[in-house]
Amino acid sequence: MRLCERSTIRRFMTYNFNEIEKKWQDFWAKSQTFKAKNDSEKPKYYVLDMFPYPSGAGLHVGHPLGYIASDIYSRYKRHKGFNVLHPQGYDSFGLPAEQYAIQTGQHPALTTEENIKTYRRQLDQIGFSFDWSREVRTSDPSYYKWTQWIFIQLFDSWYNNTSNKAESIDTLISIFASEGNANVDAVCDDHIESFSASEWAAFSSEKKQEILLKYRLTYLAETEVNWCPALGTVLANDEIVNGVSERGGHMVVRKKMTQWSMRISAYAERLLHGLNDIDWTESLKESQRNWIGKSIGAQVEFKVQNSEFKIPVFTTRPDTIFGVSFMTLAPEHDLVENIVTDAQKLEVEAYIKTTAKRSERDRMSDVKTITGVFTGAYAEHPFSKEPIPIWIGDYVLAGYGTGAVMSVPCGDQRDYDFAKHFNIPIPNIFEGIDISEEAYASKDNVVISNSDFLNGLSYKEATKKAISELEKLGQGEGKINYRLRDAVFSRQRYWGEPFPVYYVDGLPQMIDKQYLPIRLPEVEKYLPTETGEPPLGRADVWAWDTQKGEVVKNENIDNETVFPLELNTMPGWAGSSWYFFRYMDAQNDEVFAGEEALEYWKDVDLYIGGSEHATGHLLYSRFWVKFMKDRGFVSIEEPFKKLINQGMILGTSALVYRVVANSESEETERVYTDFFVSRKYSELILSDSEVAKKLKQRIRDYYIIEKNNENFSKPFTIEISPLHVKVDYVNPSDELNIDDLKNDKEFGKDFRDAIFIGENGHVIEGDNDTYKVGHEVEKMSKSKYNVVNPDAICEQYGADSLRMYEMFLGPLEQAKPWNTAGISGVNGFLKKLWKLYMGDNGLKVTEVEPTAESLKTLHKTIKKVEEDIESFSFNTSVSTFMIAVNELTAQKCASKEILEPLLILLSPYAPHIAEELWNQLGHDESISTAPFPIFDAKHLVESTKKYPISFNGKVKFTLELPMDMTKEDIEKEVMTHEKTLAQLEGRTPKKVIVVPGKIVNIVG
RNA sequence: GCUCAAGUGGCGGAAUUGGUAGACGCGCUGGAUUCAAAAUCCAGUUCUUCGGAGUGCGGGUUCGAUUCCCGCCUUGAGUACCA
Repeated sequence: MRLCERSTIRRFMTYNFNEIEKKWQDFWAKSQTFKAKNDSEKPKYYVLDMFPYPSGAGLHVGHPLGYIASDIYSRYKRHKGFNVLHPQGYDSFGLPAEQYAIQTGQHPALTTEENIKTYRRQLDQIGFSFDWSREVRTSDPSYYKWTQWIFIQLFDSWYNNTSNKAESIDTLISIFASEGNANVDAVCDDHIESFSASEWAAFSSEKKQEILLKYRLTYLAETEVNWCPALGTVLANDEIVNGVSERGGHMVVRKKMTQWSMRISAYAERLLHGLNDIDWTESLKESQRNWIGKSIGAQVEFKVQNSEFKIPVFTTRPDTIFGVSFMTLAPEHDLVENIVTDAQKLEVEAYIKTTAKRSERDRMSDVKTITGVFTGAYAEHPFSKEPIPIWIGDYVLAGYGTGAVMSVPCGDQRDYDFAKHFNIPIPNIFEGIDISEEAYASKDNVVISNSDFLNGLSYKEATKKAISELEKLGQGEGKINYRLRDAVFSRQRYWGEPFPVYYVDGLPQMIDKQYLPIRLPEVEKYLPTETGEPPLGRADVWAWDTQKGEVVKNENIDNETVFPLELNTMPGWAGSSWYFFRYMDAQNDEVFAGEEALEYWKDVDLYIGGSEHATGHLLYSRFWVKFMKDRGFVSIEEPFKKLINQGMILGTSALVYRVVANSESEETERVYTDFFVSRKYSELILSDSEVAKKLKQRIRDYYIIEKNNENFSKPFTIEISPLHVKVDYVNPSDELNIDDLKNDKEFGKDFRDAIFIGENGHVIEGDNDTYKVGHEVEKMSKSKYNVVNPDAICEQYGADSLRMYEMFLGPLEQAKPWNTAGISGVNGFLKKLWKLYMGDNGLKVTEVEPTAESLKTLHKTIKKVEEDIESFSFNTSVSTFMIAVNELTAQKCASKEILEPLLILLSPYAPHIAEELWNQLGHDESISTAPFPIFDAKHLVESTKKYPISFNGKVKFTLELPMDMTKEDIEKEVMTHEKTLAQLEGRTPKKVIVVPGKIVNIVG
């Protein structure tokens, strides 16, 4: 079957990329070339991109970098005979659409839809081989139906430490019914009362629900959250950067609120352990390890003297227990008010007040200031029974460990500084170590002394011994602590997944699966209500009718059969934590993905995306997948086998140099003049040069004579103020298009009176001189005016050039600057390639036998390109192609045997031109599944080698010798050569190193 | 502070079981073609006092180091009173 009309040759005599690319994009769409089947004889391969949030600004050239890399890999795998799943979709719930809705009143669904259209058009024009039939959108009810379903499953589960997995809540209920909770080892809230089977049976239904909530994997609890007043919502820990919100940089405060939380802490150990089995970069794994923050140590209980109170502390150094000279509690610690003595009460209260006033941010940024106060109370050392003063200090965090520390000043720098500051003794328990200047925090070379039964032991031995002795006393045990906290899952926003939850007597109830999805209600405004409820509080139709099984008007709420619905929505990471499963079976209406599809595709073989998701999305996804495995919904433990972070593409900003006049009179005045100097002068005029003097005179003349501005008659100095201008107005030679700049809608008026002084020092009028801009490499962003739009690049150079150039810029994982000027290189390469196949009279390729030289070129290209793709070194492949085309052109190669396989090699990188030439060569079907050429080493065999002959390691000349020459013969040949004799000038070399096939080195 | 990356021409970068540093491309210079421009083609392009020197700096191992080892410096990213 002929799938595509062969092009009329005449039209394509020259490389017309716009026409070619449009043609093949249409062809791929029409023939569904990249549609993946869920059953196939071929082995599966799943390549995934982190799906984008469709923002209103559209794509810039930095966004598709990862998509191009994954597309090359996908196309390569198809050539290699794999059934490839390469889908794309949109993470379409999120703050920007909602903020826009708040400002304009436009429904976020509408703006999201529009933005997606732009994204789709931009993605299509780059020629990606996505299977769009599997597209997902997290904001689509048919998708979030299953996000809600997973939430219900989490609610219906608890974590059993004994079986080390999540189980249905029913198993917990039956344990309670048969034996109470005494023997249950679960990950749950602290301080759960213990009860027997008969007590459980006697509990009211409400009481049972309250207890179960403390065990569920998603639970409702009053927690201290990060509240962001400006955004009107809570934020997760990973959404806060340097104490302010990641989005917008707004202030964040601590606040107690009733919120849904995810018991991710149950999975801390498995999340940590699983990192060993996946192929991610070490730095990414390291971030996750730090975030999970496992510390091994002991929990130790200190009795408070003259009271029944006990202070539990967590320490990683139980071996230093005899070095304790004081204890420190966090100011927020519950015990503080109970133990403080009357004498110290006022001072302690005052201190707590001042620390509470300090925001989280102040406390974080101000690490140097040591503050604290003595409580007046003493604890008792578990072994020596000596009294230990109890202090409070804000260097101890309420949220970590137990909120209290046993302070060992000789072994911890913070304790040391605190002790020095308050004149607390610093006992030394390390043999032969000087602690007069600072604490000795290392665990190496430790010999414990002054420590009773621990004397003479190393860190390891002492730790073991101390724990076992504490256990004997009943005052401690070995313990592992994690930094990872449970994740808050409620957001006070509109544009997110609604919870499938209604409330009976204040207790949450799940809506039955058959009624999902629970769709977002309509609201008048997207702001919180006047009473501070989330935006869903504005909905009129937001109540659950348990009889009808539908959402009804709020006025029907009777708390008998109709109940209020949850007003919070889910956070951004809800939908992205499982989307990779949905792609496997995107249309399924019965389950989140069918069993067969899940079994076939299993996991993501290659995942490419940005490193900013290191501790958010990538951790939550792993958590959900482990949970889903525990409950038998999926069979995999880790979702992403191999992961690569693409580096950021930086923008090259364009700068113009405005001249600033500083008056030299007493009241220094800064005047931004209308003069702009070209790049060359931006540095020259800073010195007290002739140029500067001339320019000063010119400015003086202009303002005094033409503008009648007498201020410039006073003496002044000049300096330069760089100013960003849009890179669109700069050509590849850095020349500024002044007319376009002056006509710019946004800031053209700022330049209306501008006087530009060109590279040759002339005031620019017409084309008498050119103005060159300066550069700065920085993040690509709208505010820096350095955003390069891929639409313009595709228009001017074509998608194939864009794809190849993005790869050519440098290693995938490194950050690198974009410079549009460089694209002419790959564009020129594609033109040259085209000419290799097409001449003035049409197709040049013939059945002629290839030369040995051409075969060598082809096969070394096959080898290199294959190695490069396998190791994700796409940048070096592009050079390899350039070299191959340069060589084949020089060889005047026209042989189909060479040029046909070359197209397959190139097709993952430049699919449009490859398809077109493939078609011209007489193929009726797409190149996309043509088998990858097979490398044959026999074409690379050489008979001679040009030996570099070096003297003391420096190469002086080369000598061509047969490959099969022996070491002895090579030495003889080299040593008698006239150039060797000339180099030696009669000296006798000490030594001659001959490495056959590599090098000869003469020493002496 | 800690952790992880990375430092090579004017620029992006290439080369590591240790073996001709600067591939490929941009830019630049000169030339051809053209009425001219664009496009295309050809030649050159690390520095140099023409001896040499040279991969952030200082040492070391080696016949030989961008590559391995030790000690520094710089830049970037992440993280941070985590007991």
